[in-house]
Amino acid sequence: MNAKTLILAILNYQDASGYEIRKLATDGPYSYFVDIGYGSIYPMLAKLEAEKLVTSRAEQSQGKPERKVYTITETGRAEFINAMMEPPSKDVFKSEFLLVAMAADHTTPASIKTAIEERIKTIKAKLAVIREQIADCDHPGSCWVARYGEHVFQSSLDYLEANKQKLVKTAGSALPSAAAAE
Amino acid sequence: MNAKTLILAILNYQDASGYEIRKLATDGPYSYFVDIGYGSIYPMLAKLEAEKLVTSRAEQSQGKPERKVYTITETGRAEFINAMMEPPSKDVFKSEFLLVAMAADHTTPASIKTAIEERIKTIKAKLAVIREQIADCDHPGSCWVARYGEHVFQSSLDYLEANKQKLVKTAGSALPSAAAAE
DNA sequence: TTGATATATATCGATCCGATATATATCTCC
DNA sequence: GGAGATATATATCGGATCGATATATATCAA
Repeated sequence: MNAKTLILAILNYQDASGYEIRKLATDGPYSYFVDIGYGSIYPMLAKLEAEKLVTSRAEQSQGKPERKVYTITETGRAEFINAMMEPPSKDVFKSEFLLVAMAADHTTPASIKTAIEERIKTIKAKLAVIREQIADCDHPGSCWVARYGEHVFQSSLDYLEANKQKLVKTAGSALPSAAAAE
Repeated sequence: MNAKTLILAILNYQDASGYEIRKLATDGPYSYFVDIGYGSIYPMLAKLEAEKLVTSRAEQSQGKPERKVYTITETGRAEFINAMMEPPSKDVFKSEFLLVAMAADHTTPASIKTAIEERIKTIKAKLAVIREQIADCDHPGSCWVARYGEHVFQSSLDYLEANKQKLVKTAGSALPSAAAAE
């Protein structure tokens, strides 16, 4: 996921400050298939402004620090549409949880149990957010994606709840202490 | 996903060269929740050897270039077990496909159709690999994880096949050409 | 013998992430 | 009133990481 494309995509639908972009990409409608930090956002916004794909204006609001609000230009919009036509790059999925699960024999049952429970909690929280998005969803693409997310996260949750015990039981068998106990 | 932890995890179960580690993490049993390139592997192996968490030996095989095979040390094994006890860092999922899907109104139906079909193809290929792994699976953690993968990818595939047409139909509505046609 | 493919090690530059610094304003609790 | 927590907001640094590329050997097929 390319920072440039993501920022252009967000700005294509609404004006936003760097802070807002971060929030949209971390908690908002983009949050479950995108991730981006300030360390990518602010430098990229500066670069995009230099390339005239976006413009910025300062905006004072009472009670809050001054915001720098970015707007996409026509050139930026064309660039965004161009990027959407390209075949998307392959998905990235990285899960340290699954590595830990795979190596359950090298952990303690308690540690695995906690890891699974934490994961269940995280997925439930994500599902709640997604369902809110589905409830007040107008834009067809966003609805389609949100429903996709709901479907997959629900299925993930189902597996975890159904197979939690199975993994906990096998945990710890390869630990030095387990070998010593034999 | 931290390169160090991943490499130690792989070497914990088998000796391997940098090239093999890359293959295991890209095509093998780790492939659907991990990703790592040579640019991370070789420098990290050198660092791990300097820290005495792994050792290496040169190995000639007929018909192939010389391999540098790495073995985990006792210190390395302890470090790995330590890492497994830590609560795993949060999953990373990034999908340019879902961004494109969300912005379907800014693409052509043909382009969206291709993107979905490509994705279906990719998922089917991944499912085939996972099912092979499940078929000859002995290690309990690997089986659990593989079945998890199968479950989630299957559910992902189901959604795509059931909702493909719906998205294709809405595509292109926000394009300049669509506006001009009104 | 040319080219394609697979094996294998290695590095460079660009990008990206996590942590941190700085600053202002609001809200709550004591 | 003040202390502390929380939210808003911009910004940057260093380290981690990725993608692309270079180099080299060997096999196989056209």
